[in-house]
Amino acid sequence: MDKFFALSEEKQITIINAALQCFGKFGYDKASVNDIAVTAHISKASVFQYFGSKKQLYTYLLEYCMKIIMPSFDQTILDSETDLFNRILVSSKMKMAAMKTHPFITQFMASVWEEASPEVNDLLASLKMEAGNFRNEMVLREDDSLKFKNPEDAQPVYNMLLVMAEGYAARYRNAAVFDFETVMNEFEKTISILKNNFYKEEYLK
Amino acid sequence: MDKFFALSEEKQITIINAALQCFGKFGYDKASVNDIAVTAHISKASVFQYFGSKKQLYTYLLEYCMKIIMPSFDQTILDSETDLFNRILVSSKMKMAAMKTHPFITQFMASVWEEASPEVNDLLASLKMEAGNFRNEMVLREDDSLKFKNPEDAQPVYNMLLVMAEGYAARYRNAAVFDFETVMNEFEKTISILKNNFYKEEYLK
DNA sequence: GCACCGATAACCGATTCGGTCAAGTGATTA
DNA sequence: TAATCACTTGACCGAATCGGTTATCGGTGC
Repeated sequence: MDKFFALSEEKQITIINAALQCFGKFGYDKASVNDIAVTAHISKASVFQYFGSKKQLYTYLLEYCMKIIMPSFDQTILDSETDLFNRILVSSKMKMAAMKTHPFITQFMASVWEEASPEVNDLLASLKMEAGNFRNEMVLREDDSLKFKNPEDAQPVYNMLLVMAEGYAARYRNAAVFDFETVMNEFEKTISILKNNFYKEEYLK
Repeated sequence: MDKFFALSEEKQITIINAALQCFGKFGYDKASVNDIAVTAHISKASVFQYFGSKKQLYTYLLEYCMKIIMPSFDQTILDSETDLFNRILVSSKMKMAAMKTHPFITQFMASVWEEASPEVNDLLASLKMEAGNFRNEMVLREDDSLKFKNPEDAQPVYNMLLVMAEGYAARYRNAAVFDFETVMNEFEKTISILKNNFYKEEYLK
């Protein structure tokens, strides 16, 4: 592994992204070391030189992603947002920012979730345990619904936004180019439209 | 191929679904004939017995899906719906109904779109041509926006629903079980909530 | 008992798999 | 310039798997 860290940061990232991309697209078994080497524009031998084995590479990628993802969700900022729509917006912005700087992590982590290869079961078993906690990154709070004209609309609207988030993610998962600014602006506009139509007058502006 | 059609319909469907599933998950190159045989609980030799070659099987699946999908979108019913939300609902119901009876076609056709294997380029080149027409299955019409309190909200709300549709599709694409009724009910409720909050009073009820 | 038939175990050559190793390259040192 | 060093990789390994073929096996009808 020290061989790998001796590389320039640019080359490291190229290789990491290639690996994330291949594992993300094909899964552990079907992604070959050769696929990764070709995508990264290096030789297959180098991959083994840097990481020792396919499994060690996969293990490193898991750690790498965790190290990137976990701090990018700033729970304290999230908690301090008192308004539901702002909270969703801030959460989305954090997620988008992470996707922008690390474009292949999203599809890789999604594939990890469906990974069924027995060769990496030991790695994923413990990891999937911890995941339960992470789901509750954001919740609908009691007093959120009070701002709605029909308080019972709060939950459905919240669910709607979650589904939309998945829709955006799916739409741009495999896109070659991805204009984050435009998407974020569109989402921001959508949020404000919802707010205007669902909130009581007194909570607008 | 006549060997295949001599099978019981049940067995035919099992094999077709296994093949759709594997090609859908892995793509043409990475899906092996053995994968398909194991999934279908038959021997690899039988697959060749029935379809001749891997490519012929893929070709048959393409034709099969086309024959299923095309008639299931009843454009005339869609055109006769004058209300935007009803049109979306009807369209979604048609899509859901197709997914219910042919659960693996969705992910297979999605994978066909991203298929890059040179071995089937000739098949897909012509097919991707025809696709342009099919996109325009439903549009926002001029007079739809007039029912909105703020007519300029119509386009964003429409876009929102399209994103949501993708979100639902992504969420249940790889799900083992999928309760269509529940999802459809949830979506129907969401639609009605949006209608209630965005339409002018006179268009409600 | 024998002919027929659908299914598959065993097999084919070719390719690809994860992984190794030694030769090649270019910069550093002396 | 000669020797050394760190790094990259083409060529290679045995094993597995690839798409595809064939010979055998267990029914079934006669």
